[in-house]
Amino acid sequence: MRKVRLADVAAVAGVSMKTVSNVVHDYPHVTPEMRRKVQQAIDELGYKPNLTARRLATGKTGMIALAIPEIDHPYFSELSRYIAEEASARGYRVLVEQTLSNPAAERAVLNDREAGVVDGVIFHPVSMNSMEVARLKRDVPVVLLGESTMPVTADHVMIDNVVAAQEGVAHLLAQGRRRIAFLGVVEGDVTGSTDQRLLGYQQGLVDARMPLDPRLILSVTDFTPEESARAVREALEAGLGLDGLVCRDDRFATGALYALRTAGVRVPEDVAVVGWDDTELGRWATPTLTSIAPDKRELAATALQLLGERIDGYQGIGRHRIVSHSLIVRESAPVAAAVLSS
Amino acid sequence: MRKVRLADVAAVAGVSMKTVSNVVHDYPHVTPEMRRKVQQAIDELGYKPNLTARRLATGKTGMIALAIPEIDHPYFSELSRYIAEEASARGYRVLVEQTLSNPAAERAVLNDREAGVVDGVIFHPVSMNSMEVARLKRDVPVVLLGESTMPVTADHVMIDNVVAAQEGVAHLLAQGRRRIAFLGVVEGDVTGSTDQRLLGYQQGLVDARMPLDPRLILSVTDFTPEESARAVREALEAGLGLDGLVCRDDRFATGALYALRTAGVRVPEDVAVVGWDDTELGRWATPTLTSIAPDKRELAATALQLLGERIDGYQGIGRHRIVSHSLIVRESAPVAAAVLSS
DNA sequence: GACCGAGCTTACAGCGCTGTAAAAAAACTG
DNA sequence: CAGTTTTTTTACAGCGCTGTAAGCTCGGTC
Repeated sequence: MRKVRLADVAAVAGVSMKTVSNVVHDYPHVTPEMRRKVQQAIDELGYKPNLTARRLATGKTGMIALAIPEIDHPYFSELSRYIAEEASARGYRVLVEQTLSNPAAERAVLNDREAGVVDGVIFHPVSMNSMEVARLKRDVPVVLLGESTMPVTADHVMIDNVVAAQEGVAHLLAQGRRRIAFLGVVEGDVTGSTDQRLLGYQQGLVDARMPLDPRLILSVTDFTPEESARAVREALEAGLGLDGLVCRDDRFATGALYALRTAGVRVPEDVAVVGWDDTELGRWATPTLTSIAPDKRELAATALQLLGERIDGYQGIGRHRIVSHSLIVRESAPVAAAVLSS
Repeated sequence: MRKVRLADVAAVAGVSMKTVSNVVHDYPHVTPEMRRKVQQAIDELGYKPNLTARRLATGKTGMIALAIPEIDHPYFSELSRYIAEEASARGYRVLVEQTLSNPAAERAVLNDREAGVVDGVIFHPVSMNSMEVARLKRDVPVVLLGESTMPVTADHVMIDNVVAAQEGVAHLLAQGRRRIAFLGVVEGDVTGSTDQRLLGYQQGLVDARMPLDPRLILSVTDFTPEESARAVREALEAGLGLDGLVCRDDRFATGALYALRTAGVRVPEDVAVVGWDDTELGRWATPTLTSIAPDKRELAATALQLLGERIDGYQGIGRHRIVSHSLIVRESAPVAAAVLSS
């Protein structure tokens, strides 16, 4: 069966190509009879519009790229889901670009060697700060996710990390925790994301007039649970007397829970743990994980809204949107009453 | 800055469009001097080839679709990662199509209303059996994943579910488990995937001359951990005396671990649990989850290999590839020695 | 009955690139 | 050096669709 073209349908229906096109697009000013005739020809020939040709003619691709470090990181996979749903609702398809935190791959996202692939990009950079983004960004509309500081040429969506971290600390303090650690500062993380969370952690302690002990800031070399488990194990061995832990993300929290369990430390009795991102990993951890939950759906919707406006021609300065977050309280750091009753 | 076209570069370099195209594509028969001149014009103008136009001219899109039920299901997100990496290595980009197990969405994957979007599709159907796939499949090359029975018009990649389930059962039997349950049969699951695993479970018991107790086959109404937790809770209340559990996937196993823990049942001492898919969820569960692990990387590579051949014109009958799997032993169902020593 | 305007339909020139076939240039040959 | 072969470059017709502007119909007006 050879490819059926618009022209073929037009020939069979005995009308012009444009009329067929009008029927395909449900253009209002077409007489019912025409529409019927054309529709019949379409069905008969099994005509399917060629999207590539349409794109070339219109200049719109109907696709957006989602560039994230890892598809299978729980936070990103959950976020991807909402982005995909939101995009689909707005008539866009999603091209997933996995950067693996590789600077070259991230640069390629912005500095694309080719045009006409996508109408816009939603990008969560890791190895690139906002200056670099601004420098490299070319013609494609871009919305940034994550905690980089605000660039001028692109829009940006994030949660208020400082406040969120403060709330996490306050939650632990309210349970009477006094030796609260932060896990973890990641070597080579230049996005400022961890910085803001760390800042919020410190601010939370300062707000409560608690001392800051630099030994309670745990460092890790990468983003894996294995590495976070190592860091926690070492902290326990160092005898820091920690009784609370705020984690940079749920993966770290997961590794921490593992390290605590294998060391015979009870959670939450001995150490209460707060994660970040509210992923499935934490929802089913043992104990279930209290976690700072960005509103992922709102995040996705906002990102698509801003990107849509850019695609539709908005040219203004980079906008900055804060979406809401909440603290989901579960077993690993319950409210005070629950701890007392345990 | 207006769009720079091939013709613009040609004009500046003082050569034909085709020569510029040849330079862009590193076509060998171009004199160094020409190449230099053209390259300079390209750099000067900041020319970027328009992919859409190229696609229209060549008929190839360089994109494949990956149609899966849920992006954020751990198994699918991990699989997506490997597919994305493998695709990228072969010069393809991946368009993710989330069907949400919706029959209409799944049908749309095959029965695409539009042509020229992707060169091929990797599709993991859930609500559709192979007959329907065969009936709906049109022009696009398709490789199926998952456990549906073999269709004739599309290729198919899976693991040997029956054998894998038998191995899971054998592993539990080797530890002296005698009341082994299967979790769970999903209502409305028509893919045969669960059927094969259930069959393997039964075969494993029969092989060991163990009785089959239908009450040990636990049913669930959907694919969530919540639902599996409910099923396990009811099974415990029914006093079936179960001491082993083979789960249809890690998510079910996760829900099961939760239900067992909250019921005060020890894992693995009282009940040993085997999951399926070897996802991150299980790697960090408490206790860590023994799981049947499909070789996801091999799965991805095989699927892309077959799809690539189809795209390159292979027209033969549907091929059927079995990729390897293994049993990853962790705490939830350790080897016998480990149980004895506990 | 000539004229008008609203509503429909059509012709056709692109969109930016590549494949083909043919021309031009270069490299050999005897 | 004319004749031949090989290499390099060119012109141009598509790929299949849409936007534009122009053309056609037809009921309504005066």
